[in-house]
Formats: sequence, C-alpha cells, structure tokens
Amino acid sequence: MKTATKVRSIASALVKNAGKRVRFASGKVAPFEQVKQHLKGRLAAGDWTPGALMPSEAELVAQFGVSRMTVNRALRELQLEGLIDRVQGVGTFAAQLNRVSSSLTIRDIHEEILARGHTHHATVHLVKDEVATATVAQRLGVIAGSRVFHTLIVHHENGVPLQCEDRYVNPECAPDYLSVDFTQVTPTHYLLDVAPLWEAHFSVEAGLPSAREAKLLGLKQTDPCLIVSRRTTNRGVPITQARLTHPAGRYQIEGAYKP
Amino acid sequence: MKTATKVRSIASALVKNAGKRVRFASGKVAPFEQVKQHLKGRLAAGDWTPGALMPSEAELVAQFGVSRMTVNRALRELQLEGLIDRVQGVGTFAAQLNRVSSSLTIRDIHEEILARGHTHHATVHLVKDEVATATVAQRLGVIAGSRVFHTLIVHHENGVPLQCEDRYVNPECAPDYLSVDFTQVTPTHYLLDVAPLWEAHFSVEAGLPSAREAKLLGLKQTDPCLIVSRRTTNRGVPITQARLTHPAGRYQIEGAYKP
DNA sequence: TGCATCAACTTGTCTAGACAAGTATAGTTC
DNA sequence: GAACTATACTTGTCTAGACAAGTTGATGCA
Repeated sequence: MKTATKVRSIASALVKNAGKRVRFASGKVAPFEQVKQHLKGRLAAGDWTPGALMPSEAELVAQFGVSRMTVNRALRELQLEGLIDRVQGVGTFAAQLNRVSSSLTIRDIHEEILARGHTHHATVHLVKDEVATATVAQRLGVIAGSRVFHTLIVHHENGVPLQCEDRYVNPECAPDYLSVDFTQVTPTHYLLDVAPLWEAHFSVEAGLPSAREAKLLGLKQTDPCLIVSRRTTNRGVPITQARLTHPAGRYQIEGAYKP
Repeated sequence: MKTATKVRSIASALVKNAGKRVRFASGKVAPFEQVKQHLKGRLAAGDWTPGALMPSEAELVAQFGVSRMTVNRALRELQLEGLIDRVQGVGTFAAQLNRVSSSLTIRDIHEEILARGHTHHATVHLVKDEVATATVAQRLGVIAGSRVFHTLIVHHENGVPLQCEDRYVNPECAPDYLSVDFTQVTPTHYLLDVAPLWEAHFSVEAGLPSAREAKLLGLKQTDPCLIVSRRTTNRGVPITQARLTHPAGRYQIEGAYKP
C-alpha cells in the first residue's frame, strides 16, 4: 500500500470512465441529485423570485425524507453553480440574477495542436533581457525600469503559423527562463512548472497585427487577428504577461456552458 | 415556518456575505480545506506525475486523522477543479494534463452596457418567419425546410453601434418570439424567461463583417470584427443560434482564472 | 427609549459507521 | 490455457447525530 507513486496503465479505466458521465443512468438517481434537480426545476419555473427566501435545510429534510447532509450537498452544489445564495444564520435565497458563466478552456498551444493530431513546431525570434519601458512595466505589473525577460515565439501547426507569442516574464519568478530551449518546451509549460499556482486575467479581442507580427505570421497588416492578452500572477506577484496573436480563420476559441 | 416565499430585505446580509469569501480567516481552516490545500501543494510541486496513483481515501484518513467524509469532500472538490481523476473501484490519479479552465461570464448585452453606466438602445432591422435553408438548419440544429424565426438587431452603447445580433430561433421553444418588442427587451432576456434551463456552445473568433453587418455597424468590409457564435439547446432541443458581431476596438471579452 | 441578554433558528462542518458498486487479482475448475 | 469465482480493495453515497458560528427577534432592565 505504500506504492503511492506507482504509475499504472490507467488509460483503459479513464476511457471507460469518460462514458459514465451520468451515474445511475438506468433509472436510479442519487437522492442528493434528486433534491438538486427538484430545486433547479422550481427555480427555473420561477417559484421563487430572485432574492426570495427558499426552504431551509430542515424543511427539505422533512419534505424529502433524507438526511441533512444529503440536502446540504445538493444546496452546496447549487450555490457553486450560482443558482442560490446562502447566508449562515439567515437562510437560502434564490440568486439575484441569472448570470451565465461559461467554462472556457485555454490549453497550452503545444498540447492543443497535438490533440488535433497535427505537428507543432516553434520558431524563436527573440530571447532578451530587457529594461521595462513604462508600457511593458504597467502591463506586467512591475515598476518601470525593472529587468524583464522578453521572448517572441511563433507556433506552427503543420508548418502553418498559428500563433505569435509575445511574452514578458518577471525574472524574480523564473530566473532561468532565458536559458530554456523554446523549440522543445513552450513558455507556458515551463512557467507552469516553475510557478504552478497562479491566477490569470485575460481578454479576447479582434484587431490588426503589428508590422512584425504580420511578417512573422505571413499576413498583410490589414488582415484581422484574434488577440488574447493574458496576465498571470502568483499570490499577487506578477509572473508573466503575454499577447497571443492568431490569424483570423485559422483559430477560434471554443467553450460550453452547462447549467 | 410556512412562509417559504416571503421576500425579506436581504440586501445587507448579502453584502456582508460578499466580503466573507474566506471562512475561518483568523487562523482556523476547515479540515477538508487543509486536506485540499495539502494535496494541491503536492500536485503543484510535482509529487505525482500526471496519471500517477495518488493515496486512497483510507490512507488520507489515517494520515490526517479525519473522517472519510472529510477526505471525500476534499477529493471531490479537487476533481471538480480538474486537478485529479477518480475511478470507482480503482483509485485517484493526478490529472493527465494541466488544463486551465477559465471562468468567463457572458452577460446580456443590455445589462452589460447598463453596468458600465452607459445607455443602451436597440434598432430592429429584421423580424421574420422564414423557412430554414440547409446552412441555417444545420447551425440551429433543426431539419432543413423547417420554420424558423429570424431577427437582426443592432445594439448601441451611448449611441455607438456595439453589436450586430443575427439570431435564429426554434419556433417550438418560443412561439410568441416574433411579437416581442425588441426595442424594450433583448432576445437573450426573453429567451431566458421562456426556456430558462439550457446548455450553450460558443466559439469566439476574429473575422470580417458581412456587407450588411458592415453597413449596420458603420464599418468598412475590411474592418476586423470579434465574432461570437453561440448555439443554445434545452435538453438537446435546439432553442436558438446567434452570431454576434462586434467591431474591433469597441469590444473585448474579459475573464479570470483562479485556482 | 435605549441597551444588553437570551432563545430560536439558520447554515457550516465533522464524525463513525454502513452499504452499494466498480475493478483487479489470485486461485480454482474445466 | 481459458473461463469462472472469491476476495480484497477502491470510490460513491447516505445516515443520524453533534457542535460551532452567525442572525434575528423577543424579553427584561436601566
């Protein structure tokens, strides 16, 4: 029992598991799931106006004949989904607004291309130790004049340029960043290793490439691009800021929302 | 105790609650949270390579001296966050890939503009009962030749066109859709009322506007746009499909990721 | 009136044990 | 060797009860 790090061949198990999203598929539904679905249905039907007081855990226990832990789990998950608000000592309330929060997966470009069954290679166009200008310093979140690492890398899918990655890195967080071979490992992958716990803010917009980006991506400067800007921090300490430019038509972000 | 629908003034309670995100802030941390953070830290430190077998619940119970329910909650939440995979009958495994799933909120354009303190108005350019062409039918998910409702609305922020909303709606789900006054209520808001429980798939890309979109948004056809395509269904039944075109520079999607 | 106190109610969490269900392996039988 | 079986282990879930902590409203007192 001490072989905690033993790596089994679990591929088959995980594949089997993938098709098992709905447990108790054959009629049986777990009680906590029943409570959850019942409340979800009534919320959807408008039984409680936003902000209205909903039944307490004790009332639901009596109504469904299950234990409080079961009701509690149902309510906790509904709260996580943003459908209800709970206040200790007060009660449970229907959520104020129907906010729709979508889950969107941003993957390492290398893994993403490989997952499509295509080949990935990167060309490195700049690896430099710079002094931050005011603009760069503000975007990364360090003080102007600090040392920053700067890389400019183009990622290709099947030989076609797909992403121009213009990245600044805080030397404090990744002192050996400049010595990484970026044709072998992506900056994202390396930084995830060095500083694995981080928060990120990002924005997605359409725009035109800079002259250099256009040249590296094989575009005209009037060709539209999808531009993702991402800034990541670790407990408030800035790690990296990246501008990822993708030619329109070659790349799109996908996502899904499930209630 | 029977006044389940009584609406209390809970504004103050919810405001207080908002600042209470971290419970046990003063030193005390709930045991399940301790187990969670411990495993998170070791995962981040690379104690288990992706796919490696992690300690079983029983081992963690012995190690931390807590009950199995407590360990189970910690593991369940880690699974929800995508950090581990669990297979009944087999064990718990470190997740295969470090997917970074960002939470991205797509709000009703009306609410979004009002939240910025700006004025919103909509101009309606098309409200029509059509027969679905093959392309439209495929995008919406109905069979070609079906009746579909089609609206084309431009949303303005402070008088400037911000979004061209080209939408198809399944008449089965919203038979009265065409009689709605879209200068008063947005299609999103109306459809949320009619069919509140839905799943959505969306994609975000850069591209060029169609001739009509360019005209409605006051753009040249060579001006880049951010285009969001969204298709929503209710338990597999297609509700609506929308193409939301935003002029580059006037709109961006923002999001954040927290571990 | 104003203030302190207390009881009733709420949610938040933990426990120890139980049973169900899925998987893997060693052993047994054919 | 192949097929079956028993067993040990895993996760998934539920229960009944307990205590902590927060809120609310009534009560009593100055």
